Amino acid sequence: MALSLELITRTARSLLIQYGLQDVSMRRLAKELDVAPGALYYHVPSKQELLRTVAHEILTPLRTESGDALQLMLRFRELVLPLRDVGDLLLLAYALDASLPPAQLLPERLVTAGWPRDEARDTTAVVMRFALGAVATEQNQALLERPATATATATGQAPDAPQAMEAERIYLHGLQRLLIRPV
Amino acid sequence: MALSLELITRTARSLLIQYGLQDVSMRRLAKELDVAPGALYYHVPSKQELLRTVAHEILTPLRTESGDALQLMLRFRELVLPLRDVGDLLLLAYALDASLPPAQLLPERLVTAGWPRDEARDTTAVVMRFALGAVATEQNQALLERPATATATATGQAPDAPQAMEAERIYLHGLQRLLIRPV
DNA sequence: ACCTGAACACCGTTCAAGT
DNA sequence: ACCTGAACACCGTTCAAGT
Repeated sequence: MALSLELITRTARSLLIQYGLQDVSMRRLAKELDVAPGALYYHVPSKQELLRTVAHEILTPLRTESGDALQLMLRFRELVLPLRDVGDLLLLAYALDASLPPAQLLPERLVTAGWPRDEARDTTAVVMRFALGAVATEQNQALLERPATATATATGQAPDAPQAMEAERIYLHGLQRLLIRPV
Repeated sequence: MALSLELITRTARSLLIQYGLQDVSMRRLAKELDVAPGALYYHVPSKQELLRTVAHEILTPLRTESGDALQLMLRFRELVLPLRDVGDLLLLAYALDASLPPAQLLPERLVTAGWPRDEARDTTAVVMRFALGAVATEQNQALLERPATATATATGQAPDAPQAMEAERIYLHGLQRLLIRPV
């Protein structure tokens, strides 16, 4: 009872953060909310639409980010990386609408930095594709290396330094190459 | 009867080409082969492993490609794009091993073109992430725009020109930016 | 208006038992 | 060695019927 769109998306989001995308099912969500699975469909048209909404919400903090294009994209990675296996979801959400938060803001930042409008638009598309591919790759690798660590990272601090650092270096390298203003 | 690893992967691949990744399930595969679902697991350890093998096979034609890095990556897109919604699969296959056919060959091509070894290695990682992100985005968009066209494209020729051309332009643009040798 | 119960048409994987 | 039958533990979605 007391079900609502807002409650559903909030619960979906917390499931996503705690257990990863693979554990976000409509039935699991319904169980969490103590409700029959069908009840969700009174408030939400489909799972895909629900996840698109959640993806949007997760990325909204970027809208208040004030740095330049590079800083924006670094913040994007930081925001998304902790959400295990959410990369595929973002790929889908971006395909659904290309104005997903970082993409929405990039062109103006580039124009501010002196880019021509057309170049800024194309570069945004390129950078987004790279960033989504990079994050998805990185998350998939993390998921496949330590397969079922389940819940808490009880390993204290500084857990998976080597690959994460390598991945960060590659990410930064790609961004720098793409965000250098062409002559 | 007469089941084998080779027959299974071949059938999986033909299902993938005909109906897309969403229609490749172990049960569907078993039905196609006139066999109980469990029988597949005598030859294959898991669905994930099966799909990784299929992804590898699809990309092996690239190994005999003789062009430079840019031509190699253009061929990659051509090869993969007709297989609807296979982008996510490739992202996973690449995460499982980073020597997936185009990645395997890129470093030497770059070195041949005068790149330093270290730069070539990093650039390969960057280009792969971009290409995988780009293809996945493009396929997701195609899948979401005309949702259930099902089987044959009965629309004759020259079907979806506008977005496909835009996507190709962005892909090329990104590659050119990444494959220019830095000073 | 909002929700339940029950169904429909599926999944991946395991495993005793058969041949 | 290779496969079947049957089960386990799930899916997303729909929809009559209840309140």
